[in-house]
Amino acid sequence: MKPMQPVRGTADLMPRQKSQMNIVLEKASLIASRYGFQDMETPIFEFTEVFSRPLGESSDVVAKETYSFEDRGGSSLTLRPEGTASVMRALISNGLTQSLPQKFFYAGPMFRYERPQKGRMRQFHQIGCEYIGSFNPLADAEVIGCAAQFLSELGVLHSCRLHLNSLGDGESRDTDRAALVAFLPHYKNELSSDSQRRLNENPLRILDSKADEDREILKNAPQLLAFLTTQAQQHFEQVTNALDKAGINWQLDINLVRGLDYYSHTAFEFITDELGSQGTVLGGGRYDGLSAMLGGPDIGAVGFAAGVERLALLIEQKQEFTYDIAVVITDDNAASDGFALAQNLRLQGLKTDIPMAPQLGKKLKRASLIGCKLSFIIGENEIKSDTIQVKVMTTGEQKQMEISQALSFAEKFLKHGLEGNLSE
RNA sequence: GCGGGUGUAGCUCAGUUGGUUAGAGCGCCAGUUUGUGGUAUUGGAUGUCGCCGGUUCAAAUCCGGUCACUCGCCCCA
Repeated sequence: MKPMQPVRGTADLMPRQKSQMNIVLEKASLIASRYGFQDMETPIFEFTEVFSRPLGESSDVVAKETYSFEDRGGSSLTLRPEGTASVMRALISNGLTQSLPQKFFYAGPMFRYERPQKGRMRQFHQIGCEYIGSFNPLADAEVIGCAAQFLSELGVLHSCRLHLNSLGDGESRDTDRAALVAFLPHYKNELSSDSQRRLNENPLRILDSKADEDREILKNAPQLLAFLTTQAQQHFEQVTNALDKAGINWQLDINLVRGLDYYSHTAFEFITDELGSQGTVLGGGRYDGLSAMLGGPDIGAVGFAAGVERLALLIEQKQEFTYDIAVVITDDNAASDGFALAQNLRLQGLKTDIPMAPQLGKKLKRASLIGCKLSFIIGENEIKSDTIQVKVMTTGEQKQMEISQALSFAEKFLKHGLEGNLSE
């Protein structure tokens, strides 16, 4: 074993980064609750079939990105590469198909074996909302609305564009695929090598190829929207009408398709151009087929997932950890009194530290280093007179006070900042 | 899985066409200040130059390999 370094694609979430992510997490949970999405959590691994069936054996996620292993009992298990399949499995396992609809919010780590890049890790974190048990287009709109408000309140919506497309229902998909399969082989030799491979595996995904030669050919290719059934068209229209009426901006992206097999109808992504090629910051869509693929009843569902690390990279706000008060103990004889004082302050709800250093000067230095606004200095002299020295760190002002007096001063000072007056 | 870039002190980075004891800023430690921090000033410590091998009288510098990070492709959050 050589390096004391984390496994490739994993990262320690040190306080600075973790606090940044907490902003995202807390905001997501808050906004989701306004839409009725209730917090829940599933295990981070499942039987492999939970993912391999619904996501599609040929999908990149299953084909080459999963962490799968056999446990000691011989079961094939997989670390979850995404949240939706697990949530649906949990709904079925818990017998909730009888009490629909259900609206869930979840957050937690996901695992994909990929080449790491900025905003792309092998262990990363997602938050997501799933609205399960409705075929109504308003459910799509509600999910998108929730996503938009979430991004907006994080302050990142302005730098994102909402891309929208309809994949249609099963019937639309079949006719479209047939048309595409009939069209593309004429150009087989001109397609990029990736797309030639996809021709057999998943022709729909050729649509969002970025290779120039493919784009040229696709200009004349049959388009998804043209093959939507009447019902699928109506569904899409009702979604977009609802978004328009609510003032949520979107743009049609006819090449937006989803890599996972269970998607149908609405597909959407919020894309930013501030993160290089990892621009998709939140994505989702309708997945009416998923429940049946897992052996459940025919249930309509729609949801989204967002990458916590990617969002954390976008938000500017930083929270520095600061203390309110340092209890500075000048000599060992005052140790227990100082400790009791600090403990009391913490019971009052004040963030308090006891600087540990060999000399008084070092203790005060430590106090200002970690951002204490006040120092309460206590030593033998103070104990004799039942007082402490209160020092305002920004100005250096200092005054001897009784402890109760010091407490009420601290309360006032921390609330009103510099208006607190020492000479009062 | 495929391509490009980078790896020098805790951090950000200099380091000439290969040349002797490898540098700066910030940070850290200590003194000026034995019951008073922040500012100032003086001094100090710190490196297997990512790792392994090769070329050479001589390698941080050139070559090969390897590991890590990073940017792109693929795909996605």
